[in-house]
Amino acid sequence: MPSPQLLGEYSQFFRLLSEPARLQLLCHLKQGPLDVAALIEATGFSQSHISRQLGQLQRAGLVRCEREGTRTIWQADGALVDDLCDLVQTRLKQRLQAQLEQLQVG
Amino acid sequence: MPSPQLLGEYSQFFRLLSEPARLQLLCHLKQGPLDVAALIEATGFSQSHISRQLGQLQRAGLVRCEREGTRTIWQADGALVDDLCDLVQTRLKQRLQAQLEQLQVG
DNA sequence: GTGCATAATGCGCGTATTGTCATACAGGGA
DNA sequence: TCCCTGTATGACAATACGCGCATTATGCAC
Repeated sequence: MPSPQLLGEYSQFFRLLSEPARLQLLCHLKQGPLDVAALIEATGFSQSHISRQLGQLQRAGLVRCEREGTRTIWQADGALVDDLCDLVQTRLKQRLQAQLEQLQVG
Repeated sequence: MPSPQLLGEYSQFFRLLSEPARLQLLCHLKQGPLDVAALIEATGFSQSHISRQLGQLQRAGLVRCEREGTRTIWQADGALVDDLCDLVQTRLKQRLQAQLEQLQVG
């Protein structure tokens, strides 16, 4: 059994990934560094919303930024999210496969 | 870029794990099958709370149950959560390590 | 200094979620 | 049958969070 603190850390981490907007931002940044304007263009979210979500991701160390004049260039930091998503995708596939087989048997 | 639907699936999955109570239940069930009374004993949560959280985990296929008379025996279904937590733990360690080094350098 | 761009933050509203109380439901024994 | 135990669910208050609008801070050019 992990300690309560560790469980808390895990849950905070997973909560960050529980928001489609944040996942989407992460996926775009995975392709390469972008500034906020480009993220607005890519996602359609408001400027303030994007800024806040990036702030949360930054505090967790999932993205980092670098100022270039008035612009802020953001980029993903590490491949963890990809690994997590791969695991979940594998799981979803298994689950659907199982449901499919059950339908064919029943 | 994953499709919006896939992002939605991912985020739903991560949201399940973003609640310490649910993670805790999963960790207890990892040790072996338990009934609700045992989970109340182990966690101190209310009966209705536990029942709801288990329901959510069940719909996602993370736990399954089996009735034995009036009791319901629950057990974890698959090792996915362990893998996810391992990844996050590795990440947390790296992050703390990096912060530590930065303190020593600065 | 002013003015213009970009990004971050205060505030508020609406929605979603947690957690509890009370109730309903299912199964076994007298 | 009625009662008792164990579990699931409806209703509700409290809270957390997403999201946008308006404002403020920051940096560059003049």
